[in-house]
Amino acid sequence: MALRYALLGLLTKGEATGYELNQRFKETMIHFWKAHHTQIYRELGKMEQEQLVSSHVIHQVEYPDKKLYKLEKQGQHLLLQWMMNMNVAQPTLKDDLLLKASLFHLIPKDVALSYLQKAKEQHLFGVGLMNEWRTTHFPGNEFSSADLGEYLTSEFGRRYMQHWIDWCDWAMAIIESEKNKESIERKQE
Amino acid sequence: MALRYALLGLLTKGEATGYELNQRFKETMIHFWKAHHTQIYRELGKMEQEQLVSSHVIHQVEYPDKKLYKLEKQGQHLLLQWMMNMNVAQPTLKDDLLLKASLFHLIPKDVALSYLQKAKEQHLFGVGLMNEWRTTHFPGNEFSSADLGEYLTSEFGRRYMQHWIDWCDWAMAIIESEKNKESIERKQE
DNA sequence: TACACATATGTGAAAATGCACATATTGATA
DNA sequence: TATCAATATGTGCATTTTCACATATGTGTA
Repeated sequence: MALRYALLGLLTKGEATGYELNQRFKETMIHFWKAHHTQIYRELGKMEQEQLVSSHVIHQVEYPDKKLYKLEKQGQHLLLQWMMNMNVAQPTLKDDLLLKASLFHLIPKDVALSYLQKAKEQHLFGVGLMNEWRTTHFPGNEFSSADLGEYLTSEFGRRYMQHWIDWCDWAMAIIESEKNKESIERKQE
Repeated sequence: MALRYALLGLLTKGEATGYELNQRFKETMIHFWKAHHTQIYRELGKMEQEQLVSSHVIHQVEYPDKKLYKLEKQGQHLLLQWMMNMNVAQPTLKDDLLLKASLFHLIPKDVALSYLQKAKEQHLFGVGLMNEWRTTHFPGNEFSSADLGEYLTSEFGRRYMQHWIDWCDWAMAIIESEKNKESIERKQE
């Protein structure tokens, strides 16, 4: 249900095609929302029927035609109503790696460690990308008033990844120390 | 698809009813997985058909009968296979509050601040609960080897909530300073 | 006395989501 | 020379997830 608010929200920054909206999703909303491109196209179609957005086709010679979507008054109204309604839906999260981590007692410690190492590297890479992104988009931590939200949530993403990295380090240290305990016990036998 | 691994994983700790599994979900997996109780019952039914788990009914006089589920060899095998397969699915996340936060430029700053204040309070409360839970389950940070996973992921949850609190503080400070800038601008006009 | 809550397990239907596939062209890489 | 990625928009189907509802009883609360 809230996917439409995400799309309407992106459209407040200007007209865009489904393809561009998908890209912006991946760029700026990846830390709190995921949507498959087929879902985005479908939702845009529905919203056009409900007259929340409108579109017109732009013919392209070298590439396929594209459909530029524009936020309509009704959509703007609906979005603002949602923003001003203080009800906040419960977040939903499914994290495969954390699920596996919760079951690390079932597998060899070295396998657990390699899961964590890999996760740490991915998040290290992510932090790097994010820092780059932020220095190009908000040089000197300056942002225009229309970018307030993006500024806040991109910092959330950066911190979230850093939190992951720190936790991976902590968890790997715990597992290493458990490994040591085991080898001491073996020696004493 | 991975819901079944979560359930199989919980069942490695002993037999349980669907009701209990739902409770354990809320207690220990809330920070990385959510499942509606109807989904849990349905998945258990499917897994029983596939002989991954088995059940027997326990008659109760004062309460409705309950069905105790037990992990079967095939289920154990499937779970371990999944644990040892290093493929990790992309996490999915939908966070209403962060979506709203990304659109804070659309609403008055005081409304934005009250969203953040509320979120901060909720996470403060959550950290408190988590600290209690951890001191009862892992007094002196001691844990049995079968609880390694739970020990690691509950710490993830604790840190995650702390990360939220810190971010809320940071974001509120940013918005306050933007408010001040505005009022200075108004005075200069 | 009425209502909510905990206990306990589900069904039917709708909505949301993901997967495989389809189309068409250019430019880059192996 | 062949394959892959980027551009651009979708359909059909299956799976996943949620929502409203149904059942039944004891206990605590307003």
